[in-house]
Amino acid sequence: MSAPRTRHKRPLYAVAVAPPPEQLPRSRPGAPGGRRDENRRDKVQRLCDAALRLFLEHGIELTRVEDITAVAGVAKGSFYRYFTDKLQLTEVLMLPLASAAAAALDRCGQAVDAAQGEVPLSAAYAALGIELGQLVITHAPAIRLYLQERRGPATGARAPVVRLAHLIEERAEELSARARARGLLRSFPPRISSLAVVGATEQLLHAFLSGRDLGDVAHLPALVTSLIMNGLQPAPAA
Amino acid sequence: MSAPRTRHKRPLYAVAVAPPPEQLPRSRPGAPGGRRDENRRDKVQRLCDAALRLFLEHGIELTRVEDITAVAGVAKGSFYRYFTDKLQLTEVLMLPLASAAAAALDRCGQAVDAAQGEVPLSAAYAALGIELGQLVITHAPAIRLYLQERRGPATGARAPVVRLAHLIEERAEELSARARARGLLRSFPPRISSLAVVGATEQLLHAFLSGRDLGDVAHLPALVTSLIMNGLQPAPAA
Amino acid sequence: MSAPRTRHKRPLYAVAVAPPPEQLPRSRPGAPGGRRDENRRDKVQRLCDAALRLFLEHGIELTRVEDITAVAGVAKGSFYRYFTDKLQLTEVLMLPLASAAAAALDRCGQAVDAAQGEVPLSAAYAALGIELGQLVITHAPAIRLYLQERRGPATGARAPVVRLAHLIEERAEELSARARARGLLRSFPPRISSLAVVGATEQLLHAFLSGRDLGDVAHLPALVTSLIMNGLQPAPAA
Amino acid sequence: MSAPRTRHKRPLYAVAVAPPPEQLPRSRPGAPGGRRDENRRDKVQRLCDAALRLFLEHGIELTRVEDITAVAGVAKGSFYRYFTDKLQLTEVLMLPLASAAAAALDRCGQAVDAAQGEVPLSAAYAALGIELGQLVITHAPAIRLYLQERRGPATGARAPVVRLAHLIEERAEELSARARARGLLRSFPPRISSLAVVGATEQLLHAFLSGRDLGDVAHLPALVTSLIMNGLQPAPAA
DNA sequence: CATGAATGAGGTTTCATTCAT
DNA sequence: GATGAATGAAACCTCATTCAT
Repeated sequence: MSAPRTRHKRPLYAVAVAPPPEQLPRSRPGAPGGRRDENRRDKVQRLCDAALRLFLEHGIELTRVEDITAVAGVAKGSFYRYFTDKLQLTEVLMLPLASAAAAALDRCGQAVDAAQGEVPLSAAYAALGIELGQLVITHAPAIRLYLQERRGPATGARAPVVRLAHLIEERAEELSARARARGLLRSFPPRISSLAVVGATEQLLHAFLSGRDLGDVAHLPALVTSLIMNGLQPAPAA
Repeated sequence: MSAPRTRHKRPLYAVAVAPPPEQLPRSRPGAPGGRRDENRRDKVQRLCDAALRLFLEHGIELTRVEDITAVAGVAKGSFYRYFTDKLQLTEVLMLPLASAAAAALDRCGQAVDAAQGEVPLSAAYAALGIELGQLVITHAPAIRLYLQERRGPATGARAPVVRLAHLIEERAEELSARARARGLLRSFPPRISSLAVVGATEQLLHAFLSGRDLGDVAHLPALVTSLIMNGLQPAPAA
Repeated sequence: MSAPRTRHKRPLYAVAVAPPPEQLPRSRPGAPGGRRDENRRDKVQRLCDAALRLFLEHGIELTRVEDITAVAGVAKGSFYRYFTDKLQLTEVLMLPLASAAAAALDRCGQAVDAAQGEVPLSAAYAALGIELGQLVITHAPAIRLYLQERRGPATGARAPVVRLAHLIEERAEELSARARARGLLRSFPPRISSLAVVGATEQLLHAFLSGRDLGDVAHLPALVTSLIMNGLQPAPAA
Repeated sequence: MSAPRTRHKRPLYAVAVAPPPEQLPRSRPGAPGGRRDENRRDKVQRLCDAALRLFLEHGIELTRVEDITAVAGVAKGSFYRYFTDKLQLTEVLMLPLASAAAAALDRCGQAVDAAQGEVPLSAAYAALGIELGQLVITHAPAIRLYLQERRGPATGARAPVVRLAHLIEERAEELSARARARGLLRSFPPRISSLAVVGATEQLLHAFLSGRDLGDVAHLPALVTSLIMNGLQPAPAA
C-alpha cells in the first residue's frame, strides 16, 4: 500500500550518454576504519563477489538484483544502499582492473620511451607481460567479465566494460606506435599489430580462465611477450 | 540456483506434431513460389534484418520482441508465427554463418590432408583466408553479432552464438593439429596457436566491422594467412 | 493434442527450496503476531474474498488476476507474492472446505461404525446434516464456488474444486455402503443412493445459496437427513 | 499487413444482456437440399462435434476457436462463416436439447393436466422418464456439457447452458406444483421436491455419462420415476 | 540500518477476429 | 468459398525500485 514511482530498464533508443560521474551512494557515517566502515566494506565485497559470479554464469542482463543479493546473503533493499543500480555495480567491478591496467600500460610506456636499444625494450614488454600475468591471478573473475562483455554495444550495465576495452585498445595501439618509432614491429601499422596482439592475448586468456587446459600456464606470459616481439614464431632456433 | 518454471495456462490443441525438420516454420499453403510464399520470405527477412540491426545496436537481451517487429514493420504477434522466441530467431540468424564457416573449415581441412609439401599447405590456408574474407563481406552483420556475443555464457538467446564459437574453436584447433602433423607450426601446441590465430583474426575483424580505419583492408586476408604461417613477423625481409 | 510449454526466459536464482510444507507462502520476518504478519493475513484474506466474489460472478476462467487485485485493493504484482497463480489460489479457497467436509464425513463414518441399532445411526446422520448445515453458513461463498464448478473437467484453475467433488462422492458412497452393511438403505446399491442424496442435497444448496426462496430453511438439514434415511424408497409394497 | 480492428473477449463487468436473438451468420446460396447445403451441414456438424468434445475435455473457456477448427479439420477462418463466436456455437449446441426437453416437459404437463386418478398420472411421469432416457442416449455429449456448466454464472459462452438450466428448473417446479395440485407429493413444497428430484437425477446422469459403473443402467429411468413418485417421502408414519 | 513487502510499468505470449490469396 | 497469415488488445508474469516495519 506504499508505492515506488520511478521506472526502470530503459526505453531503447535512449541513454547514450555517460553515467553521472561517480555518484556513489552517499556519505557514510562512522570512522573510516571503524566498525561501521568495516561492515560496509564487507557487504560491498560480498555483493561484488556475488555479482561477478552471477554475471559470469548467466550474463549481466539476465542477472537480477535479487539474484545478487540472495547469493551475497543480504536483503534485496540493501543493494540500493551500496549501489544505485547494476550499471554502477559494474563500474565498481571494473574499476580496479581499469586502474591496474592503465598503470601497467603507463609504466610500460614510460619504460619504452626510456629504452635505448632492443634489450631494455624487450625488458619493458616482459615487465608488462609479468604485470598483466599477475593481474590475471589477482583479478581473474573481473578479467573474465571483461573478456566476456567487452565487444558488445555499450548499452545498459555493460557500458563500463566496453569503456575499458576502448581504453585498452587505445593504449595498446599507442604502445605499438611507440615501439615502432623505436624501430620494432616495422612490418605492420601499429593499429593492426596492436589489435592482433591484444586479440591473441585475450583469446588465450579467455580460454585459460574458462578452464581450458593450455599446458604449462607459466609459459603464457612469456608467450605473450614473444607474440608481441616475434609473432607466433618459435624462439629462433639456436 | 536455477529452475525453469512452466506456464500453467494450457496449450490444449497446440503443436502436437514433431518439431519441423527444417529450422523454419512448417509447411504452408500456396505454391512455393506464389504470393504467400513470397510474403513469408519477405517477412522473415525483414524480421531477421531488424533483429540483427537491433541486436548489434543494443545487445540481444535489451532488444525486445516488440522493437524487432516495429523496425520490421509487422505486428507484434506476427513475430511468433515465424519464431518461437528470441532464442530461435538467434539460431536462424547464426545458421548461414555456421554452415558457411563449417564448410570452409571442412574444405580447408581436406586440402591440408591432401597437401604434399609446404606450398599446397600454404595454398590451403590462403584459400581459407579468402573464403572467410568473402564471408565477412556477405554476412557482415551476422559476423558482428557473433563477435559481440561469442564469449558470453550460453544463456538465453545468446546460446546459438556461443555454440558457434565453440565449433569454430574446435575446428581451428583440429586444423592446427593437422598442420602440425604435417610439420608446420612446430613451436607451439596446436591449441595455443589456434587460439592465438583465432583471437587475432577476430579482433581485427571486430575492429574492421566496427568501422575502425585499418588501412588497406584488402591486405587483411593475407595478413591472416601470414599470421597462421608465420606469426606477426614481417614478411621475411628480402 | 496437448503439451505444456516452458517459459524460456530463465528464472535464475529463483526458488531452489522445496515447496513450502504448508500451502501458504514461506516463512517471513517479523513476529508471528506483529504488524507484518497482520498485513500479510489481511492481504491474503482480501485477495481470497475478492477472488471468491469474482469467481462467483464471472466464473474462474473469465476472472483475470488483475480483476482480483483491483477488487482486493492491492497491486497486480502483489498477487504473485501470495499465490503462484489462479490455480493455487483456488486450492487455498477450497482448502478449509475440503478439511471441514472430510472431518465431518470422518466423524459421521465413525459414528455409523459405532452405532448399535437404528436410533444412533439416525443420530449420526443427523449430526452430519447439522455439521454440513453449519458449513453452509460459515463457508457460503466457497460452497457456492464448489457447486458451480464441481462438474467441469479438472482443467486449469478449476482442478481443486473437481478434486474436492471426487472426494465427497467417494466418501458419501463409502458412508452409504457402511449404512447398508448395517441394514439400512437396502433398496439401492450404495453408489446409486449416495449419488442421489448428494445430487439432491447439492441442488437444494445451490438454489438456496443462489438466493432462491426455499421457505423455512431451518428444515433443510432435517430434509437432508430424511433423504438419507427414507428417500429413494421403493414404492411401498402392495 | 492487413488489419482486423475489433476487440474480443469481454471487458468484465459488462455484457449481462441477452445475445442478439438468433443472428445466425447470413443467408446461404444454393438450394436447401443441394450440394452447397449439404457441405454446409457437414461442416457445421463437424464443428459442433469437435466443439462438444473439446468443451467436455477442457471446459468452454479454455477451448480456443483454433482448437475446434483443428479437430474439425477445417480452416480457422471458416469457423466465422458458420458461427459468430463461441457463444453462438454454444447456443447451437444447446438448441436441440432445449427443444426436446421443453417438448417432453410440455407433453408431460399436458398429460398430468388431463390425468384422472393416480394411474394415468404415474403413466405421465413414466413417459417423461422414458423420453428423457432417450434424450440421454441421443444427445449424450450435449447433456454432459449441460451438466458440466449449468450451475456457473451466465457469463461468456456458458450463457445458453445456464439459460437452459433455468428453463428446466422452472418447468420442473411447475410440474411438481401441478402434481401436488392433483394430490401427489404432498409432503414437501413443489420447489423443494422438484429441486431434489432434478438434483438427484442430474447427479446420476452425470455419473453415468462420465463412465461410472452404475450397475444395470436400464433401471435408471425407472429409478427416476420412482424418485418422482415416491422419493422424498416422509418417514413412514408410525 | 536491515529487511523484504508493495508497487506497477513493461516484457512475453496468446488468440479472437479479419482479410488477402 | 476456403484458407491461414496478420493484427493488436489483453492476459500473464517479472523485477527494478521504494519504503514501511
